[in-house]
Amino acid sequence: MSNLNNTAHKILDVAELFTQTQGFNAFSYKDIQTEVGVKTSSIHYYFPTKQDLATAMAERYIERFLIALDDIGQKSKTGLEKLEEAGKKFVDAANAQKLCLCGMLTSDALSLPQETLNELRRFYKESERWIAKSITQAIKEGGIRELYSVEDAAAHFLATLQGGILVARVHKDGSYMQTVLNQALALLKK
Amino acid sequence: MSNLNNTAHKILDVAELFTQTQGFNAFSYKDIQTEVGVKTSSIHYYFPTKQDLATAMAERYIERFLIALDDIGQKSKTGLEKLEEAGKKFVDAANAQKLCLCGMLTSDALSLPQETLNELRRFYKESERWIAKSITQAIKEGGIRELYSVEDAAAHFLATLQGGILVARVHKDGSYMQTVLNQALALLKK
DNA sequence: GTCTATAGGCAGATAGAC
DNA sequence: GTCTATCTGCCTATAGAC
Repeated sequence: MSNLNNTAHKILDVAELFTQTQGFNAFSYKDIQTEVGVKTSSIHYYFPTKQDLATAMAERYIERFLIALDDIGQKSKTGLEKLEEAGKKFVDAANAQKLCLCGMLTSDALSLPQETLNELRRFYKESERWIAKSITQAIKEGGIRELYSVEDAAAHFLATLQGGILVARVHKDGSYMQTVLNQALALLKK
Repeated sequence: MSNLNNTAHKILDVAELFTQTQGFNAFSYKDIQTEVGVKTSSIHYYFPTKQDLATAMAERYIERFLIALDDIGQKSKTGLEKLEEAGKKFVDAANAQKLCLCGMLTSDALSLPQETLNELRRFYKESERWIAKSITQAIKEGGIRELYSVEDAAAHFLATLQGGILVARVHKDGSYMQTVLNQALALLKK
């Protein structure tokens, strides 16, 4: 994403927020124009079609997301703490009334080109890989009980985060996402 | 929903399928016209605004969903079997490339009127209540281990189903939703 | 790179005949 | 209840001046 200039990044910032809060089909180039202060034709200059915009958004988001996971991997000590930290990202997003960008794009999958779908698959694959690694570490440390399949547990954990952040939007309980995360971790613990 | 005639039901059938597969903002009255064979103006006769359509869709879906849960409650024997049966509904939907209607509408929450949001809250509340009841039964039967909070476990279980069915759309593994369900049940078991 | 201007089509919605 | 006809506005996208 280093090949994008300031304006392009601003456009992506706004498009990302719109997508996470409203959905990919619920905002227009004109909505971006209003927020960024640049005309729709200029937006088309950077992202010729809305599908191009989707792919660029996903690419940048995933890049940043994986860096954030890397940071957690280096700073946190135990495997369990790593999972807690990653989960916290989803709690923060839920508190901001946002969905995971990739989760939201997944719900709009039929509007997206193959390129974007490939990015989404990459997101899930890499995220599950990171979670599985953290679970494995936690098992060795004795924080998490022995599991039949670490890969399945990782897939399950990610699904729970995506579902939790989704449901949190309309749930009455304001701490719903935190509750779901705590429960997910509790079930894994010894 | 007994106050709706045949045409209204056909419209809701199509709108429901579009919503579950594409999202609420990804189809138009004209798309419904094409499928049902009735003009858009007639659709407006039954559902004056698209928001009215959303509420009617949600109401009918929830009504049927709760009846399905009731059926499971009467037919299945153990609490664990009830959870398996309910989960199976989500596996079937995932195999049909569909999301839960309420899950999809939740992702489009900002496009919806308060009425529809109230319906979504009802859906989650009633579903969690049913799940909690089944978990409680399963604990008594010895199929599920003692839990700190059955309500939290129920919220977590539902979030997992919603997340699983969402991610399943783009996941490479075709049996992904079944894997997530199995894992959710495995973590609850003794 | 950003703008004005505009194309061409589709969106949700309504009026009024039958 | 269903239709034809139509409104108004917004949508994505492009051409071409600066």
